[in-house]
Amino acid sequence: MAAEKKRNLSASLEDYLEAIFNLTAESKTARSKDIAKSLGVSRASVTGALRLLKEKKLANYEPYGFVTLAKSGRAAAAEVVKKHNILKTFFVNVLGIEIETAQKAACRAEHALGAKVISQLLNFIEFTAKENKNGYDIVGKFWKFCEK
Amino acid sequence: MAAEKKRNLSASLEDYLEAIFNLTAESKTARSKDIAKSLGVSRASVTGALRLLKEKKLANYEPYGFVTLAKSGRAAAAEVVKKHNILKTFFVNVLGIEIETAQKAACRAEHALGAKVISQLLNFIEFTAKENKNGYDIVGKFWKFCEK
DNA sequence: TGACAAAGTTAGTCGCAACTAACTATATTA
DNA sequence: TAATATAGTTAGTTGCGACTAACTTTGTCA
Repeated sequence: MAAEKKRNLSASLEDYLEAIFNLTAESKTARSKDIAKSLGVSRASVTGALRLLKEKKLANYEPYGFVTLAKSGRAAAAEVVKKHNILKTFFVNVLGIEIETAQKAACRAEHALGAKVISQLLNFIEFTAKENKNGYDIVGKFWKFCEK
Repeated sequence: MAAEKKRNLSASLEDYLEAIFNLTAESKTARSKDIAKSLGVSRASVTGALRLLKEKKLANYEPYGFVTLAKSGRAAAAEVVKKHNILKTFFVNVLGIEIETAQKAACRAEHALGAKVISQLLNFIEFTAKENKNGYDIVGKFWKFCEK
């Protein structure tokens, strides 16, 4: 294999990457204070995490300076965000879980589930859509089934 | 509400409860050494965990003595085992994940997912079985869909 | 029954990820 | 431009959950 890409990122650091990714997408600059707020964590904790992310070459960061994601950090963050979205979509659109509950569950599970499970979940979502187009509404039937 | 039942057990302690539960079911006695082996952890770590479980009244334990689960510990363990089994079944029987991969994923996700998501997964498993009985093989169609 | 192996515990260490309190740098504005 | 508010950092602490090394208890068998 040319480049070994197995990162061993803690759930916590994945959360920081995800937060930076989302804040950057929203407002172009991820300020430390906003990261703290979005994760419900102290400013000091953010500083510590940023130093770690810099060490691991995942984020570009200088004290009192900008925070941006490095290339590998962006890739890792995108991976987490993708997992999050697939999980949330599956929970809401297939299982019929309430949005807030699904959001929280996705946040926790995104660190626990590997690529294979996630890709099968995505396949399943697409499968139900296709079946629906073909006139077989799996999700609708399932929800009806649950009412009993 | 008569009795508040929200336990805040760490993922780690849930793992210990689960291991004790399973070992007890298999061999009637859960020895410290076996707990260590089944979790891939040192004997010293097990001792520490057992002291915590005792403190929380989840396990009956005296140094150099037997380990059994207390009533509340047994309930908590059964909960975790149930989550584990539902997840594994869903991964294998619906998503078509390999058993070993599913096993590991279930181990990690069981601590992350709440009761609502788990119960909907169980419903979904039952739903596919019922549909299959009615002549509509959702899982078979899904697996075929994945081959493309 | 006494020696030895196996099981279990204790003590001490480490890394992670959070916290608070106090300090420093930056930005705003009067 | 100097005062002040805001943002960010540093230092030090805590709790958890793992580890190793060394010790104690228990059980076995010659």
